[in-house]
Amino acid sequence: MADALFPAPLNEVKAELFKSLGHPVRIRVLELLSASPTVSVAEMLAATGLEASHLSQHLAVLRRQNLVIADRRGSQVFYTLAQPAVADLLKSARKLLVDILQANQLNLQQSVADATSRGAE
Amino acid sequence: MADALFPAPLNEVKAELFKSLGHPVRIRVLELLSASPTVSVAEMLAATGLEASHLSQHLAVLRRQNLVIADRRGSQVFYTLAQPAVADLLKSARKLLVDILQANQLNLQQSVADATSRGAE
DNA sequence: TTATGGCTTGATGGAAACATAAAGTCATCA
DNA sequence: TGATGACTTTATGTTTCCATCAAGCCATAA
Repeated sequence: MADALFPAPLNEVKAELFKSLGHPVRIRVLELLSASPTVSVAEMLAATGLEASHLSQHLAVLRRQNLVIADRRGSQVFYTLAQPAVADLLKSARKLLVDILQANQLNLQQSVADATSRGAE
Repeated sequence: MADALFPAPLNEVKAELFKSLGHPVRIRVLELLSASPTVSVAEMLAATGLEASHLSQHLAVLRRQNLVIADRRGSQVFYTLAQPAVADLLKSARKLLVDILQANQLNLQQSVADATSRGAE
């Protein structure tokens, strides 16, 4: 498709990728798919408690970005991650969040220590 | 259950992180900071050609998310990545994009091959 | 003190994303 | 065949994001 043949500047492609990950429902779906390789829409509905059309909208976003693959078997639809690297990216994000949280806690402790050592304000 | 491993609140935090990366200008800034540890606003303006206020808005987003740190020295402001893991995340995203592009090209080739082998339509 | 340079913040109209509901598709069952 | 179940797509009002411009710091120079 034209998307693949005429890619936008790399920064925009990358931004689009991140944008497509910028919603809690879509993160949840990708986490489910990271935990078990194939998940049906019915299972996702059960796991998330969402309304079908709502979930489906978000699945469409992930499909358009080629992050997941849909496979219809009979009347059910099964999803898988299009690439293992999707799970790696989520893992990378998780690590970053941990690092940020730790740094913030250290900063907080440091601020308290500083304030204490020169008399609280 | 996946619930225990990936609690819902964390998904929202993660989504916020990705959302903050979902803009070409912010990606560009983070890549500049990945390439050289400290970059002044003046240098970013030169590198991007943006209007000062526009860049500043995006820097504010990155600061709020604790992805970058601002350090004022005299009248200039210097930025650094708040965590090395930010650069790792970008690298991870780059790899994913490459994988996706390669998969799409393979699919395209396969489609062409299939069509050819049964007579083009 | 006023002025200037370097950035940030606030305000605003327009574009994109979101949640919900209605309608549509496709496969299976009666 | 018609009906039902499992999803997806379309349509909608609402919220959020974005680019632009005006105004507001803060530090240095005059």
